[in-house]
Amino acid sequence: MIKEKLSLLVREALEKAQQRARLPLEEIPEVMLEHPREKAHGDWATNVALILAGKVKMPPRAIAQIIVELLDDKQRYIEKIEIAGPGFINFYLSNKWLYDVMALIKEQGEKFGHSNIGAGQRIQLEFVSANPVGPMHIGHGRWAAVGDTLANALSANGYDVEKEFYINDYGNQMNIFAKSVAVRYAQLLGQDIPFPEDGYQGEYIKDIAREIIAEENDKYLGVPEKERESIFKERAYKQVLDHLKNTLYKMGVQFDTWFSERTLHESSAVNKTIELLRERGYVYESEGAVWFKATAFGEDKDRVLIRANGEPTYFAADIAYHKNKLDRGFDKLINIWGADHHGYVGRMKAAIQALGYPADKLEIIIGQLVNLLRGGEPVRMSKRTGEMVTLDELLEEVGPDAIRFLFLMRSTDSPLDFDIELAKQESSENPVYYVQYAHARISSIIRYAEAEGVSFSDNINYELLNSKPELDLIRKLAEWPEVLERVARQRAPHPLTSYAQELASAFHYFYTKCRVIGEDKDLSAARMALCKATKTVLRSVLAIIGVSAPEKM
RNA sequence: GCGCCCGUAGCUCAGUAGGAUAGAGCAUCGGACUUCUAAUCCGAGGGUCAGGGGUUCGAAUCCCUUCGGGCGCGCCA
Repeated sequence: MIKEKLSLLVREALEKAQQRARLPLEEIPEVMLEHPREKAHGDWATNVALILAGKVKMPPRAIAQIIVELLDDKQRYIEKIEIAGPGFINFYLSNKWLYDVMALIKEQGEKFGHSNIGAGQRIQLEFVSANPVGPMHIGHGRWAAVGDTLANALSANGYDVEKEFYINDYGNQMNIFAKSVAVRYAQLLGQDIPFPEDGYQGEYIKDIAREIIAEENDKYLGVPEKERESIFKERAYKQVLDHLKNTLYKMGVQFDTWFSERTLHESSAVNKTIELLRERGYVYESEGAVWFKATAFGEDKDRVLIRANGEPTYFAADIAYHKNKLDRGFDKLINIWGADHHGYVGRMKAAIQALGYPADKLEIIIGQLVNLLRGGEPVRMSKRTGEMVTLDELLEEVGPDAIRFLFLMRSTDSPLDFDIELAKQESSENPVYYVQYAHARISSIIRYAEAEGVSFSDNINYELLNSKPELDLIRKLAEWPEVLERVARQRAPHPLTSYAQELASAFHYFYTKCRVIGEDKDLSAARMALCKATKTVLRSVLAIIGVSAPEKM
C-alpha cells in the first residue's frame, strides 16, 4: 500500500543522507506514516525529522529539508511535499494513485483490502461458550458478534481461523438443571413437591418439561428420581444445545467446532493432564486436595485441581481443554471472555506455561459486560431467578443486523449500555440503516441505468473524477486496507463500524453533489465505476461485520 | 485491602505507536427535493479530555497520585 511506499521512499532518502554524510546517522529509524488530523496538512505525514532531531542534534526542520531534497518519487504518486510546523513532512498525494486504487478495486473485487499478514498462521478462536442450561442472554450476543467478526477480519488477512464453542456440559450445574426439569415435570403432572432452592426458575424449564409431557406423557413419573433426572438431563441438554445453535445461526454465527467438556472427563484427559503437570513439578497435595502451583508463574495463589471430595475442578478441565487445543497444532489460541472472568486469566496463562508453552501462545480478550436497559431503567438479569431478556427475544425485537452493528460499535474495553427501547425506537435512524442505505442507493442507480438502457464502455477515464466529493470518496475507499489490517492486528473490531459509517457518509455526500447518469457519457461511465467500487467495498465491510447489504430499502 | 477495565460535548461514544486548531452520531437550532431512493445532504452552537503532579520540543494518550464508576479476588462454573 501507499503507506509502505512512502515509508520506503523516506527511508531511501535517509540512507542517501547517511551515505553522503548529510546527516550523522548511526542507524535508520523506523519511518512512521500517519494521516494528519487536519486534511489541510496533506494525505500523509511523518514525524521522523522530529524523532531524529535529538539524536543528530540538528533542528528538525533542517533534517526534514534534507530528507525532502533527497526524496525520489519515481512513480509520481506525490503531488506536493511540505515541511510544516515543528518539522513534520506532509505528503500530498497525486490523483494518479487514487485512480490506480480505483483500477485495483475493479480488478480485485471484494478481495480488495485483504492481506496476507497472517501468512496462514493457524488461530483457534474460542468465544460465547455459554453454559447449555438455558437460553443465551444479551451479553453472549456481544461475544458472538465480536468473535465472529474478528474471525472474519483475521481470515481476510490471511490467518487460518477456526471458531470454537466450548460446551460446559459437566458438573453440578447440569445436575441442578436436570433436577429443575424433573421437578417441573412432576409439578405439571399434579404432584405437589417443592421446587429446589438452587433450581433454575426460568419459564424455559417448564417449556422443556411440557414438551416431554407432550411427547411421552407421564411415563417418567414411576421412574426412580435419580434415573429420571439422568434421562431428563440428556433430553434437556440436547434441546438447549439445539436452541443455542439456532440462536447463533440467527445471529449469523456458525462455529467450526463444538467441543464438549464431558469428553475430557470421559477420555480421562483431565487426569492425564494433571499427571503431566505433576511430572513437570507443578502439582502437590494439601488438605486432602490436589493443587496447581500457579505461584511458580507469579500468581498470588495456588489453585485446586481436584477437590477433597475427589471431583476435578472446572479449572482442571479447562487446562485439559487448552492442552487439547495446543495438541491440535494451533499457532495461537485466542479466547474471548467476559470481564467477570478476568480474574481467571492469570492462572490460565500460568497453566499454559506449566504445559511448556510461552504465555503469549494464549491471548485472552476481556470484554466488558453489557448492561441491559429498558427505557433508561436497568433490567436485572439472573439465570437462577429466570428474570432475563434472552438473545432470541432481542433478535425478534431488534433484528440481527442492528444487533450486530450496535454490539460492534463500541470498544470491547467499554461496558455497553444496551437500551432495548432505544434500539427499537431508533431503528429507523440507526447507524446500520445509514450504511445499508448507501448500498441500496447505489444498487438503485445501477438498476436505473439498466432500465434506461445506458451502457458504458470498459475504457474508463478515471481522470474525470476530479471534484472534491469524488476524490474524497476514492480516498475513503483507499483507506479500507489500513482499517482491515488494523482490526486484525489489534484484535479489535470496532473500527469497522466507524469506517462503514464514514464510507457511507462520503458516498451520500458524493451522491448529492454529483449526478451519475447524465448527458456526458464518459463522465457517467467514470462515476458509475466509482459507484460500483463503493458498492464493492461496502459489501466487503458489511460482510465482515456480518450485516446484510440490501439492494432495496 | 489487592488486581483488571473505564472517566472526553446535554446523551452514547471514537480518538490508531505521544504530534499540528480534540472528532462522530443522537439531541437542539437554521437551511436544501420538478432530476439516479430526503432512511439523505449543508450549516450553527456546544469541551478545564474527572482533579493534581511528573516525563519532553510536544500529553486525552506514558508515569505517579487523589476522586468517581464497573468487574473480579471460591475446593462455583
